[in-house]
Parts: sequence; structure tokens; C-alpha cells
Amino acid sequence: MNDILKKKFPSFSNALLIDINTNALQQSFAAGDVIMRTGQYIKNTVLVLSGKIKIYREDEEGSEFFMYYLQPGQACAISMICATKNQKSQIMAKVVEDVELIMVPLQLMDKWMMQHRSWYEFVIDTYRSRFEEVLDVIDSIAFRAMDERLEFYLKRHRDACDCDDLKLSHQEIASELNTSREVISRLLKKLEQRGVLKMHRNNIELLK
Amino acid sequence: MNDILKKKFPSFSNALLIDINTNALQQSFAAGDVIMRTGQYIKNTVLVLSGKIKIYREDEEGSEFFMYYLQPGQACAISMICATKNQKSQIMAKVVEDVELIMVPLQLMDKWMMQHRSWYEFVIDTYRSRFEEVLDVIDSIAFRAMDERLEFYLKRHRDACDCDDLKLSHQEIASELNTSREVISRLLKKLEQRGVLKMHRNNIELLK
DNA sequence: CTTCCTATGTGATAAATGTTACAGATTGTA
DNA sequence: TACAATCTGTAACATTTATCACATAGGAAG
Repeated sequence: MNDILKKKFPSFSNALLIDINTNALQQSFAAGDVIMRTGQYIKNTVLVLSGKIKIYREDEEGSEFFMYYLQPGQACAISMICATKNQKSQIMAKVVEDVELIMVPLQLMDKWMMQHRSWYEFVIDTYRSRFEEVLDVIDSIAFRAMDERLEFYLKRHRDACDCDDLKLSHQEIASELNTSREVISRLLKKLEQRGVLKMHRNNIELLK
Repeated sequence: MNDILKKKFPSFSNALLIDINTNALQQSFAAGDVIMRTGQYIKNTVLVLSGKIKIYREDEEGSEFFMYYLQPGQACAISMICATKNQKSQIMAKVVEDVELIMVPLQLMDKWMMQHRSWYEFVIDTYRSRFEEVLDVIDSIAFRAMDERLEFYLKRHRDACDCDDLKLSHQEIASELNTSREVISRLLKKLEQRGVLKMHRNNIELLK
């Protein structure tokens, strides 16, 4: 696993890479799997080698609010934070494209902070960028109406898949924005009229 | 400043306390002061000795969305995160009760992570608790209507002042929840009818 | 007391969003 | 082909929230 790891996490020092190779486990999950649930205890910090994961916030009735993507070269900030305190997870993680993960036991996560400068910087940078991303999410729901939130949502998905064709149904979008399908259908039509996108079945083509 | 510092940050080791005393500056601000603005560069990590600070997220039109309180014994997670990367601030901090702060230069913030176990644990714990708090804020706006959001808001203010009399005007609440005064007045009346609170001028008395 | 300022109350109305109900279109599969 | 399942479109209506207009009340200051 060393070569992929080195490629996806280029900032890691050789000593750190060796430590990961000898101590951490690699694990695979298929699209659709839920690899972390709200309320579950977190025992590992998760590094993503390949594939894609979506991170959600859940409410009591089971609604799922989309927060952000987890991609190759990234780590789950929440798992890092919770791991150090042996806390329950506050989020739900769903695999959207088959993933290969590195699972780092929580004691090592902590120990390496002192031993490996590159690990420390990676962890801090992960915290920082996720915190910022979450603040942007707050912006969108606190200050924006649903039409702008939808555009923000679509743009983030384009960034994540790095393509202009989003394989999303209206119902899926509605659930992840915690609204209803009809609202999304109406707003998408308006965006189509404005020339922002073109609708197809199970597929939204972004034009701008 | 050693005694207050020790009392408010009991987890800090003696070596760390000495380092803070010899390297960090103490600074005071009066109620009403804005000590950090969106877009400003952060040069220090802030530890609160006394007083109270409110942290807001701002939008382009100048609306201020309340996120959380900063209290004695706490540190600004955002300043820590941004400081390590010399980033611009994404938040606005307003003093609501005269404060005394310890300003820790960013290089030290970083250096101490490796040198002082108690500093490291404090920083990680600050990240964790703020991240959780921000996730709760997301819950409230993503899943809840304004009436529940208002109750959540009032409870957090009670927790922060540790008393049942909240010195808040309807306009103030409306701004911090990014809605209009009329909406808040109406919802407060409903809460009063339900026996949750009692309204006075510039003062809301929580009963439950 | 009068005047002024701020805080609050409230009705009317508009706009955004949520809900219900149903129809048609597309796809997969027996 | 026939059928079931899913996706999308849309009308009608309810609810929530935003906006406007104006009234009333309390406190501060002259």
C-alpha cells in the first residue's frame, strides 16, 4: 500500500509512511455502505486512499443533511477529534464510490502528533479546512434562500466529481438539503430557464 | 497574571504557565469592542481570562449570525486554526462584557504543541468542543423551524450567562438569528403563552 | 410634564416553502 | 409485450416567514 499512500499523501515523511505501513490497517467498502453512524464510538482515524465518501449530519427523524465530501488524500476531521477523546460520532458517513481506507488506531493518531511533524501539520490542516468548509455550510443555510443553497450544493458536487454531469435525482438533492422534491424540481426548472444547467433523467448537466 | 491564569486554565502544567507568563501579552477590551473582523489576518491565539465574547459569522450585507460564546477558561478555536496557517479570519468577535485576554503569538502556539502535553490537549479539546458546537448550530438551522431555533438560542444564552434573565431586545435576537423583529416578537409571545418565559422590556425571563 | 427615542404589538399582505394529490415518462425486468 | 418501480411535472392549497404600516408603551432628558 506504500506507493498509493505516498502518492495520495505526499506531505507525509518517510518515517511516518513506515509507521503507517507497520501499524495501520487497510480496509475496503463498497458504494452504499454506511461506515460511520451517529452515536457510534469511533476507534480509528480514517485516511482515504481511493473512492468517495459523503459526510452527513442526521436528526432524530432520520433526515440526512449533507455536509461535505471526503476524498482521496483526505482524512475525517471528526474522527480525529472524537478519537482523541474517545467520543461518540456526531456524523454519518456513506460511501458513494467504492473506497480503500487506512484505519489508524486512536492511540497512534495521538502519539504521532508528537513524533511526526508532517502528521501534526496534516492533522492541523485537516481541522482547519474542515472547519472552514463547515462555516461555509452555515453561511449557506443561515443567510441564503433555497435557490442559492441549491446552486451552492450543485457547485460543491461539481468540485467533488470534477465533472459537469451530476448523477443526482431530485429526491436525493431534496433529502440532502432537507427540503422536498417538489421544491427542488421547481427551482431546478428556474435554473434551467436561466441557462445555468440542463436537466436529464438522474443527471444534471451544469452549463456555467 | 499567573494566579488568574492558573485558576481559569487548571489543566495547564507549571512549565506551560511559566512559558505563557514570559512570552504572552495580556490585553483588555471593553464591552462593545469588536476584537476580530472577517477578513482580518490573525496574529495571535486568544485565551480568555475574564469577561465574555460573542462569535459571529457575517455575510456580505453585514448581517451577523451568532455562533457561540467565548468565556473565561476558553480559547478561540478559529484563531488557533487560522494562526497556524497565517490565514484570514472567517469570523467576527464582539466583546459583550469587558474582557481580559492573553494573546499568544502564533509561532508559540505551534511550538508549544510539541513541548507541552497540557497545551496540546487543551488545543485538541478546544477544536473538538467547538466543532461539536458548530455542528449543533447546523442542526438547528438545517432541521428546525424558527420557533425551535429561538428556544435553542435562548437556552444557549442562559447557559452562557448562567442566569434566567436574558438582557436581549427582540431586535437583537432577530439580527443574531438572521430574521426580522416582528417574527421574534410573535414567536416570543407564543412561548410566553406556553409558559416557557415571561417578557419584560429588554429582558426575557426564562421559566423552564 | 412634555418631548424624544427606543422597544414592542399587531394587522394586512406578499413571498417562499411545504404538502397533497395525481399524471405522465422512463427504465428495468418478468 | 406487460408490468412494476422510479423519476419527474404540475396544480392546488396550507403554512411559515418576510415586509410594510402604523399604534402603543416605557424610559430618559430637558
